[in-house]
Amino acid sequence: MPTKTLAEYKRVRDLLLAKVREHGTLTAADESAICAVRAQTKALAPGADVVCQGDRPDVAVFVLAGMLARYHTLPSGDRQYLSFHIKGDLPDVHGLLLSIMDHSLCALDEAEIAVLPHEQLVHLCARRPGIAFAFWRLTLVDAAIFRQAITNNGIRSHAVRAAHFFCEQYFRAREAGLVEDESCSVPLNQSELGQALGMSHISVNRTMQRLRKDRLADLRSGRLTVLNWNALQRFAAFDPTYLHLDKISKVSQTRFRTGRK
Amino acid sequence: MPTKTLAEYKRVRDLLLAKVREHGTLTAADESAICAVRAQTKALAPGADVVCQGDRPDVAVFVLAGMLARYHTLPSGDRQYLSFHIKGDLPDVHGLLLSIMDHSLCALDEAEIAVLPHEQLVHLCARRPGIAFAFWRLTLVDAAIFRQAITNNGIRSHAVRAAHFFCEQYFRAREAGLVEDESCSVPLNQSELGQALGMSHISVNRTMQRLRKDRLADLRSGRLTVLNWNALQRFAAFDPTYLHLDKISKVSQTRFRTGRK
DNA sequence: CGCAGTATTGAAATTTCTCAAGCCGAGTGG
DNA sequence: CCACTCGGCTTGAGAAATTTCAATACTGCG
Repeated sequence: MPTKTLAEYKRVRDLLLAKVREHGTLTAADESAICAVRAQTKALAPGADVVCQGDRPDVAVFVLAGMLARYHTLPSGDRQYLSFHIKGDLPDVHGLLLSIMDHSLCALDEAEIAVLPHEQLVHLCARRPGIAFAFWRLTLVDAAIFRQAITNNGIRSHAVRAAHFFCEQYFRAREAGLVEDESCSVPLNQSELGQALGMSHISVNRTMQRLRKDRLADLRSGRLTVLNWNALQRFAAFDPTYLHLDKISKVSQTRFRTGRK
Repeated sequence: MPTKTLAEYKRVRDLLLAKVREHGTLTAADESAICAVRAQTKALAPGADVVCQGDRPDVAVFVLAGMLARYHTLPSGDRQYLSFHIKGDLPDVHGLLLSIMDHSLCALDEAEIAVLPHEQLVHLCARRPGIAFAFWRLTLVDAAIFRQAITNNGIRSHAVRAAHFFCEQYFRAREAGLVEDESCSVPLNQSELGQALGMSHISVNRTMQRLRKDRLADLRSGRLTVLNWNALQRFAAFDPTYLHLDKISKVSQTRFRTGRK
């Protein structure tokens, strides 16, 4: 096995381990079981679909670099973006248990993913409750983010809505270590931003101008710059509780014993 | 133990078993483990909160009768309804792994719930992967419903949005055996419907009039009547795939063996 | 330089909301 | 039996927000 591939393997393994650790308490055996997972890495071109609405995938995606997005396609062809995923995210573990995709997943920029066969993951979860809980939890955080999106697109005004969205993206990017110079990658143009936030691209444009003028945030050529984090967070009434970064939960305090009915 | 309580126990047990079976394939041992779960039943008054944003619950709720709703409360006091839950639903299993509630749960009408201690559920899931997968899947279907709500409130016009919402409620009620005479309970007034769909109560009113005039659906005093299911479904472009009623998935075809590392 | 995609602008058309008032049916008490 | 009240539904109209349309800049790149 060439060195390049070995380095690749270690990179994926370490990132995956780190992610699972974020969501649960693992035993040494759990960790080595995760290390045994074989994944293939894959480069994606901007706009490329990874899985589509209606597919029955047999692998899960693990984001290594770039940004992926989930979206719905309506019969009219219109698109609604649902969520955005960065390094360390597993945007479709749910495909593990739901056989048919109810939405699509695409790359927004040059992205890189690792592909984890469902078979291996199911096997892993079936015999290691600690790992199952961690993956499960990860999908629950996803769900919490969806809930927030409902509220965001539902009752918040355009400006607050965009601000809240930027808070979320920036906050998550920071957690993933992807913020540099108060800025992070958000590879969306104004039309796409509109398709995420349920507003026209004209409204997005005018909203962006306002956020820029008020020195809160700016989005230019796929890069989000936060001009004043405190002010932005206050303006958006952003409360990161829903991201559930406090991994402490009942489960992690419980001792598991596999092996007994 | 008085007969009444025994009948009560059986009722909860059977409903829970049925729900879990919907989401996975259980062994006899799994089933008897579920039967061993002890739950308390509880009556709820309309409007009563079950858990609130910020709480750290140690029980999960299982709906026996009536309707419960999840909602967000904004600093302004405004409310956004997120999802609605009927007989057989488990609207907060996610509290099992996420320690802090990012939303609230309330009863919309006279409701009845069973209260399942997290401790028992975690224990159950930790040693019975089949059960864990079933509960996990249930939260994934929830997430799919959230995604649909994002799209619904995001790009669909008011009339289509309401129609789609009614399709979902009616379809789920029918699955749960709660439809009678083409109608089911949806105990919301027009203001609350607006808080679910992200529109003002005036818009709701005008939209309802239109759906009524077009002989699609009607909502009066907490009861939704579908006047023409096919037409309503067509109008809303309702595709129930996202409810994932096809329980067949990779997992249910896999044989699990607990007990080996 | 010119192209393509993106951003910006202005103005009209439309939708949606807000406000204010009236209606209606169920339940209450005189 | 009827007046009264309450909550929810309905209506109209003006105000505000948002979208649509159309045209004009800007920018990076071949």
